[in-house]
Amino acid sequence: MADNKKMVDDITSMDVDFAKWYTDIVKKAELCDYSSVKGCMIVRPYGYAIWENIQRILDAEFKKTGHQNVAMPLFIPESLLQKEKDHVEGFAPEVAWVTYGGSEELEERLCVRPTSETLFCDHYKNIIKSYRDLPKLYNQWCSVVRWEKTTRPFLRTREFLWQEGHTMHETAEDAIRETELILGIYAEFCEKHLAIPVVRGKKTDSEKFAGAVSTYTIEAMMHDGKSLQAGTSHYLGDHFAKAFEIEFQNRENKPQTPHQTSWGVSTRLIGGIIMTHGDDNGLVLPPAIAPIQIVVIPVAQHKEGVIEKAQEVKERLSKQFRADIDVSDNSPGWKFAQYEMKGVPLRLEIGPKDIEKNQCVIVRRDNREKTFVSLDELETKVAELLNAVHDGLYEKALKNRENRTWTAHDLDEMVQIANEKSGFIKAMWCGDAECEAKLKEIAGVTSRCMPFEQEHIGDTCVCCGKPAKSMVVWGKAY
RNA sequence: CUGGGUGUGGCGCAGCUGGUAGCGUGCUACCUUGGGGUGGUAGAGGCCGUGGGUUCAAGUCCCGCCACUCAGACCA
Repeated sequence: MADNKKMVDDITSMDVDFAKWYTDIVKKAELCDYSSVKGCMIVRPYGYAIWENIQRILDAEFKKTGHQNVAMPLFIPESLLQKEKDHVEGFAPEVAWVTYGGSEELEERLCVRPTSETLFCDHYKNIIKSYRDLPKLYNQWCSVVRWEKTTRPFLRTREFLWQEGHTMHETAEDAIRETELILGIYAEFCEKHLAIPVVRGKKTDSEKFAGAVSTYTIEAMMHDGKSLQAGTSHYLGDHFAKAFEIEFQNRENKPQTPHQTSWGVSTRLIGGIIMTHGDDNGLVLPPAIAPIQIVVIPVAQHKEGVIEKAQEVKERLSKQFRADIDVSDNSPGWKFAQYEMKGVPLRLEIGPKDIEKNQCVIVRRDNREKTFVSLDELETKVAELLNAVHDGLYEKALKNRENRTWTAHDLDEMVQIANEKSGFIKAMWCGDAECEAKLKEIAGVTSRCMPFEQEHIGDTCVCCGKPAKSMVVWGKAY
């Protein structure tokens, strides 16, 4: 029963053209629309509902670990942005500037926040006086602007929704612990709620955040083998604090500079969901964040009592799940295709024959498996099947990653794999940025991260042959 | 930013060598519809991305601009 025959032919097949497939999906599933400003997208109700589910789950995790939400300004005065040298250099090429207020030219131009470290620091300077004021665990849900050159819906947009956490701590150890705590929250979220397996690790110096001491990352592999940085957590040390002259009196009554972190995930996660789970029939949503978890489709709905029974089933389900029903005039087949396009994890079919037998048919989105379910055990079965869909998606994604993970021992092997395959390439590295640059140039790959779970592949750097310091996962990234 | 492609009803496209627009789909109404995009009838809807040029005449030829899109270089 679980054939993968393509039922809808107005989506470009993913094997034919993955990029086209992606844009077809986001538009056909009504996740977003293009706006009249390049790179700024309109997030439509269905897409926004996914984001709201992501927000709801993550926000609860943040609150549980002591974080508080705040709202910072949209604008950053140029002088403020320039306080931390590496930070400005990193972001200057992609900030948007406001130079006029009405018809008057501003004395100091304002940048539209690309990220808010500087704003938080400017504020922390005023409110952190004593070790008793620490830690400060702030987060905000907002949008930021980065003037990207090439844009793609959800993956790289000029304005995007995200959450940015900014925290201050007494010691480096505390701050590093925070950085790791958050990375753990992100990773668990991806795996337990989005069904996306991730590699946890640290960025190399050349890939880390502008102004950070170290950047921790979770890297996910998309269906086509490309890598997606799904979330980052930065340990900022005391660079910003020093630049902004933030000091507190410590327990010994001496002045001390606090240590800082920042971390974020964005609507890019939605892009990740699409490219990890989607197929040629459309979107496939992990149950935890699907706006509709189960859709009820009456069959032969003009027959007496069918719609009423279907409504009743939907009402029952709504008490426990995000359920919907489609009683429109479209044929059942049309509806099947429609909700597959939208990635709804489960579909419930109910017709006169079923009603007679006190049952219904439930079909999984991920493998089209049909199950006859007695209405007496509806809720239990639906819960089970939702879990099964989640597990199925995770397994499939993990398998894809395993099938596309390679190992390279020397430069020739590296170049060959990079040219012939797609995916992650594990290889040893000496720690030198020159080798990274060289690999980028001749193999077209960048270092994705140095995984926390290291493997010993060899003793020497894949590029220069000098003694290796760590294993790096390399790949092509979105 | 570099190179390629494309701009024509909401969406997808046709319109060959110039003579002021056509198809599919979607939409509206009515009927039809039992398990994978049901079929029918009627109807509404576009001055052809934008600015200029050639011409008696431009969607069609020429130049500029803009936007979108794909592939690279840069980034969540």
